[in-house]
Amino acid sequence: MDDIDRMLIGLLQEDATQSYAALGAAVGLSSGAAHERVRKLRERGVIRRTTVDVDPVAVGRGVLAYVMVDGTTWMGDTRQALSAIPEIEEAHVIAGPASLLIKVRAATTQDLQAVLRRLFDINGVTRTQTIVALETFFERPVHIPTGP
Amino acid sequence: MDDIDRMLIGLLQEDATQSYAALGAAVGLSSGAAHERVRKLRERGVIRRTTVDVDPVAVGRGVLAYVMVDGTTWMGDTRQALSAIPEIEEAHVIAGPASLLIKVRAATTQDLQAVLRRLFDINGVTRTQTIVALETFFERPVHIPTGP
DNA sequence: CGTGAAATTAAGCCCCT
DNA sequence: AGGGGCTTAATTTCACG
Repeated sequence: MDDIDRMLIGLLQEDATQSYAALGAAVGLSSGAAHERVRKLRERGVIRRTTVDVDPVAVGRGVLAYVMVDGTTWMGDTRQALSAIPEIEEAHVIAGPASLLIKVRAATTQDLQAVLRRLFDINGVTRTQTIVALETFFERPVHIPTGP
Repeated sequence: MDDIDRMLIGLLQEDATQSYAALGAAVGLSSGAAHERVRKLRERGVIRRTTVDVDPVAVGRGVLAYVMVDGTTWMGDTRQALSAIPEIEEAHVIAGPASLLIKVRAATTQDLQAVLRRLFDINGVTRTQTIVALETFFERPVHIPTGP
């Protein structure tokens, strides 16, 4: 994992449709060498997958909220219970004023309310605090640090 | 934007490297028709870009935190000031117990501390509350609702 | 559907150890 | 000597009009 690998990752984050020839030219390598490096980055799991970035509003998920969830003991299947709610995009165990933090994208505020109700159906959940996003300044990929 | 479009988006989210022939086969269309639909989805901005999903730990961003930022009046350049901090992955204006919510990925807790210091250098910032993620259950793309 | 570009694999070279 | 990484080149697949 050297600087060239990091550059390749950065370039792919910006546009994963470009050819290996273009990638190679950008980092001073041949098409074949660039291809091989990217293949290894995928193999090692540094690059998890190639995907598309979708506009949430265009697919009917215009309401963004973060919900802090308080609870007692989590059952082993808490993760699955959260995962089963499609509006939940992220779920983290946190240190701080609650037990879990989840990111929710809902169609409407009514849909958000439905998600909150489903949360209370999960065993152990006692309270939720919801933070609604009014405006998103930016959402961007993980920044790749440059240097040794 | 019909169910086939939504299916195509879902398939591309899972794996954007597959061929249009494979995409077409999965939704019951010819390669050319699938290609044309995806082209239009890109054109309309439903698909914003094709990118790679990177393991944060592998690129030296193993510490995840959310920071709620309190402040007085935001200067017009608050967005730029936040954007200039590479560790910040998201920034939202929120309704709730603070003014802004930002998502931070740092190399170490010391790096996180450095980010917090930089936040206080932004004009108007009066207080921060940091929530550190101990474990991430999942982080996944926007779910595409099926049906009309 | 054909044409041309790009992915992918293979073969050989160089450098560094 | 050996191995990793590069270039070049050949083959096949796919994008795209």
